[in-house]
Amino acid sequence: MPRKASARLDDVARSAGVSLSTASRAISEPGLVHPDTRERVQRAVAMLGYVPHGAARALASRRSRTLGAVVPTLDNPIFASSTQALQRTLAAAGYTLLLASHEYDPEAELAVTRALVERGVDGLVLVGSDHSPELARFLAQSNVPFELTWTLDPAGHHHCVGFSNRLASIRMAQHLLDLGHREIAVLSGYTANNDRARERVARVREALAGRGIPLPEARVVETAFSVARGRAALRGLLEQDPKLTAVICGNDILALGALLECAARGLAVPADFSVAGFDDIELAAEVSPALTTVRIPTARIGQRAGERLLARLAGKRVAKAEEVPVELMLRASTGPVPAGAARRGAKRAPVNPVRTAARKPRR
Amino acid sequence: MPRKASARLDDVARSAGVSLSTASRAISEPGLVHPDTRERVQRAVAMLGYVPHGAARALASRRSRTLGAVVPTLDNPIFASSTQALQRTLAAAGYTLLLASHEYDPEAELAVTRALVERGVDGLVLVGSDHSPELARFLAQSNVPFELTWTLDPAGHHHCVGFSNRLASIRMAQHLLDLGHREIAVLSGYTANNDRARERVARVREALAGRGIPLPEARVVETAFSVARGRAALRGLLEQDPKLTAVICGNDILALGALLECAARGLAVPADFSVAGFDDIELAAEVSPALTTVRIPTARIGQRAGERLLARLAGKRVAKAEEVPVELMLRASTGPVPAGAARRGAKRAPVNPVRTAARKPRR
DNA sequence: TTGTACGCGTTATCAT
DNA sequence: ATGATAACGCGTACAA
Repeated sequence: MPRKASARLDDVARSAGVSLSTASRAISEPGLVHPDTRERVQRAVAMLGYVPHGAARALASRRSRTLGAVVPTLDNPIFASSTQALQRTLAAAGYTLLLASHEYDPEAELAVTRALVERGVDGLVLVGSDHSPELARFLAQSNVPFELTWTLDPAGHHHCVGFSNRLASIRMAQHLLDLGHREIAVLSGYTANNDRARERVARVREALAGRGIPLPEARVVETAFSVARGRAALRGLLEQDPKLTAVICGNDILALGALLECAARGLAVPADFSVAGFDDIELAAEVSPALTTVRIPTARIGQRAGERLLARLAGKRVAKAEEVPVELMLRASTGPVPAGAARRGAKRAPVNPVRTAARKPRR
Repeated sequence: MPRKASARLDDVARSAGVSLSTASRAISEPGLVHPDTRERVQRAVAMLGYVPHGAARALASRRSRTLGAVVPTLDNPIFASSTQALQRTLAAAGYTLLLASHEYDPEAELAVTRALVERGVDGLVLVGSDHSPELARFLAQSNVPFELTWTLDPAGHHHCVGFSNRLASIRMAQHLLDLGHREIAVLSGYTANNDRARERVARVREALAGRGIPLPEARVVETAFSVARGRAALRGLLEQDPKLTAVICGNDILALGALLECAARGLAVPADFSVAGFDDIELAAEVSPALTTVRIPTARIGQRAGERLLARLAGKRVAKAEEVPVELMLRASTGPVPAGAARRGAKRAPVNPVRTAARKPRR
């Protein structure tokens, strides 16, 4: 259904008694026209209810003042949050956000990305560094500037903004190890087509290995993002492996599930069992003060991606990779080593809390 | 930064040895060209990596195959969920979503809506029926078809898709009253510029009044959407009003906070105290089986809004208002009336459970 | 500071 | 079934 025949720029020009180009300038480059003229044009705009025609504008100027974002899904709060921040950043700069999601389907990702490029986005925000070769090729040839988010792009090929899973994992691992934990499991989201989830597991394993603690596959469980699934997953782990004394969760929804399973088993956290996790939306942390989390600045990632893209469009230079800081949040006081799920004999824990600038003093 | 000089339609035409118009048709109306010709064009498209220029297309065809959505924020999971469903629906139909949020600021809402209309959206999805007169005027004159979501538009002026707060409230109230509760409070999100929150409170009050139970202002607390705030709010209510035996929460984040406060006070739910709520994302319900909720089909709302808009654009008729069904979820078994926060003497509850198709048999 | 005139890449109309 | 050509509404050299 075509838009109603509404006022066009030449209507404005006529009504203001100026030429088309003057009217155009008065709107897009007000500084270049005489104040009186500008005012007459503005009055005409208001009178006629003139709304610029974006397509015509884009066609003539070869830019759409539109940026595209391709996310896996908004149903994951971390993407909702970063997308919200991105949208806010763009709106403040007079840009509009074109949004697409692909629900972790690489083919869909290519299709929706192509759709955004067809719509003439001036730039693109993508998630992760895991993309199909076809998509990579398409991006390369279409020549649209883009930012990868939620990754630091291990290959170092592209502009990106993310945080260090390595650092976060090391901090969590160090904390748990310092508390005396040796039997540690991992609860992860599905890792297929999801480099973020994969990275988290890999880095946690690395961090543990760095301290001589192996993380066998049997102690890593992948599950869907939901409280109930998280809970069920920990239940399975504990049944198969009663020696466990701690679990590291890929995100806070799963961590919440883990907490519930502990509660159901009468395991006090962290006295009997420790739960740590990547904290995306501060939900699990709000529920339990006994949780150790690495807080991820979700909004910051979206905001910076937008700002960086806008800067690049304006011809400014930006660092190719940008790391946003994470915070280790220790809410539990350190105490004796937990007995673990089996409630067996404990060793004493070294009193050696993790030190970090972000640490909340709470003793 | 203008897009790189890439292949245009006349490149394709030349490469395929046909005219511009044939190339155009081969792409947008394949049925109208000879199969051989069509194939030659398609080959040329693939060879050159041709991507149609949306702006030019929109300019010439007067439609952008783009729909706009204006939401308060994606940080509220209900809007993330409905937006996700909307996006999925549109993508399947070859449409793209332009997204804007305004964070409950009416001026921002007008500005971003205007931006979307400038970008030439073929239709618009808005949230609620609470909009500034300026926005109403703008919508009327701009002549873009739109759907209001999360409301049934009490005034009946506009196309809308939502659910009945009245029905949901009556069900919750009836359930609590049948359990014997008489001292009931309400936990709500902020109601300023938010007709949905306001409606929920009003309808709950109405439903209670319908059974002779008043809901004084002092028993309604408005707070920000967060677990911690919900918890603090219930704490405040209980301290000021120890006779309370139940609370109805505007959404499940607040309900989760309420559950935590109950736990902290040693109040068993629902034995000592009942918590009911509007359940948007099934979070609180996942955490506690003791919760009574009215489950709202968030995704359905976004999906239907998209489908309705697409249908209207295709010239089909749709009902002006569409009500999506809610489900009353009873997870708690009925038992003796709770003693309330003050743990004072209880009366017997009538054994008269709410009947509803959606009821989960669990006795 | 303002106006003229051309072009942006496609669709749609009208012939053929 | 295909081709020529006129819009579509605006930005922007370039000229004045």
